[in-house]
Amino acid sequence: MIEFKIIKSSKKSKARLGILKTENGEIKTPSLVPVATQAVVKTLTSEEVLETKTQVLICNTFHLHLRAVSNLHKFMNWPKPLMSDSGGFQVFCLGFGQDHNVGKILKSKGNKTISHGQQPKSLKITDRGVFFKSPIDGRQLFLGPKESIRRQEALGADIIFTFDECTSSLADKEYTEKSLEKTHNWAEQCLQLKKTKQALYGIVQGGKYEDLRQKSAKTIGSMDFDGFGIGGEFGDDKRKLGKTLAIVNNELPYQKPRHLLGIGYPEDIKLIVAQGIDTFDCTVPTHYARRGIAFTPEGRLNLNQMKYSKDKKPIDRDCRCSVCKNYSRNYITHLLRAKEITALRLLTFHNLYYFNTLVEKIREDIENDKL
RNA sequence: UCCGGUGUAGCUCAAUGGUAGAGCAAUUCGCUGUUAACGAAGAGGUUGCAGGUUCGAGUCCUGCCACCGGAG
Repeated sequence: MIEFKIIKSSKKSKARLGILKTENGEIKTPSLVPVATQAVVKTLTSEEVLETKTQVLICNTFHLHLRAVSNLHKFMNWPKPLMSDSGGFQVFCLGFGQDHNVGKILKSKGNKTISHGQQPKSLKITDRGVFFKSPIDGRQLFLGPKESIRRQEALGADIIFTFDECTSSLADKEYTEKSLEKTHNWAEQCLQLKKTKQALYGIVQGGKYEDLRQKSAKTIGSMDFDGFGIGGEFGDDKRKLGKTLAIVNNELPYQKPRHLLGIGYPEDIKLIVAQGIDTFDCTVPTHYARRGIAFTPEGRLNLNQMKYSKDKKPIDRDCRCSVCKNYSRNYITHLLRAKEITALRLLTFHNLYYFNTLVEKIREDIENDKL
């Protein structure tokens, strides 16, 4: 059960300022949703995550399915709102994504394409669902709309998602179109199957094809979901992302919350908010932290680099997080070079705080008619 | 002083007398609903020094130097 209130709609853009109420508290939107795939923000405790201004986390049904986890809030000691992703992204990243060694956003041109009828090497996609091979023990494991919803009900997140197929950026139009029919069909089934009061978001797909995006948004948008996820790839440049979101959001019911799945870098956030996105999850702050990258107003700092080993400044002079207050760049560089895991903890903490502060400023910008 | 051993990339070590390699480190790059404290690439050499044997020497021979161990 959620309630979404739009407090203010921008006159300068399609941005909205809102409050998303759940049984576990409110989310001021727009909001970042940090990723806690395995019921943990990697390297941090839930108490530490609370200190990063994080309002809500997203866990993953596929990974937690493997571990037979349930009752997430209690399990991970997270008192605030939670989302759970359906496992649909794993259909891509453990399938064609792995086969072709590509992310969901295509960087290089001239690759092979995926056409209708093709199957990934290590999983099988059928009309009923997907056969996976467990990365833990190789055991075969099936996830379809029913299995995903049942698992997500057991996990008990406040907001859950329909089981979808996130298509590869290499998928051709026919493949994407057929996949979309399946995703729509699964969405309908998820809606029928859900028995709990959890909010269910339907996921819009369609890849880089604008007509398919519009069709998907119309279809999913007309179903009785509590909110909407927008998934898949959006082409390889930011203008395309903005345009796709414009097309999709134009079709979705205005009053319901919209979640953009798996975007973005700091430079993406203003753009997606200006297109009317209310929440968005992204691994970037936490993932890059574990690669030694700190985000700052000047851009990304690669603290692995020797040049920071004598730099006594904090990561970001203007950041008020406890890492920037107490530690210097050269300390973190030292920890990274010494392979001390605390480096990853400090960077994860800072990056989350930094991203959340960035989004907080964006909310203020909407409030003050600057965005 | 004598005897023995070892000297090859920054480090640890490979290389039947036939184009000197690997791992780690260092450097640079990549990462957008996390199989990810990951992955990729380039760079790095007068093989301790000086001679000799040989078509050809990291490898065999001689001398020297350095380090390690043992004896005194």
